[in-house]
Amino acid sequence: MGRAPCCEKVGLKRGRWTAEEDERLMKYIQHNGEGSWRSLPKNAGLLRCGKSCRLRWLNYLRKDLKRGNISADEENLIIKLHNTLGNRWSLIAGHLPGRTDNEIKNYWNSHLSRRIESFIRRPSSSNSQSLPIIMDIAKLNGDQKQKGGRTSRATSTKKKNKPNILKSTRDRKASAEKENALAYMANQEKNMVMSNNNLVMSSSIIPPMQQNIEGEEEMTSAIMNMDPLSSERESVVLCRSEEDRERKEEVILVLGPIDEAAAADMMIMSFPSSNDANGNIIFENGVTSSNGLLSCTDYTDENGFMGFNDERESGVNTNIKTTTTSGDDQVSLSTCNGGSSSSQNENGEWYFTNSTTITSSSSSNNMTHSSLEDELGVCDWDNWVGGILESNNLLWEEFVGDDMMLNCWLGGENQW
DNA sequence: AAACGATCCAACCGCCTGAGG
DNA sequence: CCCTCAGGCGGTTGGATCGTT
Repeated sequence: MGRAPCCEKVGLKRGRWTAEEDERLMKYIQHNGEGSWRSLPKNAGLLRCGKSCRLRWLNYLRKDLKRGNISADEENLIIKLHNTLGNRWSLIAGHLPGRTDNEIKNYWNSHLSRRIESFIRRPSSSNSQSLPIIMDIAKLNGDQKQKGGRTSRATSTKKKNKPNILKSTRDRKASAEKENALAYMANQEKNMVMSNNNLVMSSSIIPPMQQNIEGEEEMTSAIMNMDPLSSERESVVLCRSEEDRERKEEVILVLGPIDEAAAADMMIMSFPSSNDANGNIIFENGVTSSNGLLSCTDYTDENGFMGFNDERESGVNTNIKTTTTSGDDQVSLSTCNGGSSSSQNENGEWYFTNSTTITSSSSSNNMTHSSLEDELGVCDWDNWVGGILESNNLLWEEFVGDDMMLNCWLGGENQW
């Protein structure tokens, strides 16, 4: 039997709060303070559930709430924090004075998740094919004429061809059929060269265009350039879970078009892929660059083991080349050299540190970073950050600098 | 102007945790 | 140790909004 409800709900009002209710609640809390939510409605003369009163106060009536749109700085911070903390909205909100967890959650779901997920997408199918694929990502992502419907407030004055991913269950269902059709079209047109984004994909394991009608985050586009220096290696594998790891032969890091905001970013990913005979973790790495095009490779070699015991001082060395292009023209060639090593603190927690150098042929903006970590494993946003491995659960390593990001994570338990 | 339908946000819901008896 | 309760959290959704046709 479930818990009793927090209050007797019969006869209680629901839905939007009126100005009069707001005033009653505010006056009551001003005189009596917060807390005792269960008894508050009765004492304040409100026909509301205590929980509802609490929510209304915390999310709307509090004096210290910040009004207005999320600023660019706040947005950047949300993205960075989400990378580190995941969907722990209250924790994220704690870093943004005046913003509520609900507000941030909504903002993430309606604005940011799409931007982020348009950057990294993965296919649903295990089938592979070796045909080069050239396709029009812009078309896939809704560059066609919109058939009615409201344009996002946030994006109405910005780019409109964002993919519909990570929506609510309801919204996903509503658009699954449409996206499925688009994916089918893409499959039919895979050998066409389209304008705008002339994305040339060549890989031995480009997956077919398939769409899951259930509307999970699915691939509607794919791009993969194998690093010619790593032709014998597997393609980049995005391991978000044990399941992905098991499927790594088929899971490819898929990168879609990137909007203006994301175009400033370069993302480097490093993640554990498998164990060697000694149980050491083999890391794989990938680089995604921006401007709509990128190339990726993974790298593991005899040094690419992350040890947890005596191997702690070994590390991961990466040499990743990424080509960034804009439109038809190649504009830069970057080389990323990275290293990673681990250590243990007195509590037995594992710390990981990283260093990476990005060298770009297109500018003198060569950057070198080395890792830093605070006691919480939370980012110093201007530097590399080491994450903490706890109980074989989750590791996040993250760097967000001027234009780079590195994420490193382990999946669920019992992987190692 | 009306209809459509995508989008968004306030509010709700269920679950979890910790405190206290 | 068990139960109840309050508070808190993250996921979900109802319905208002508003751009497009």
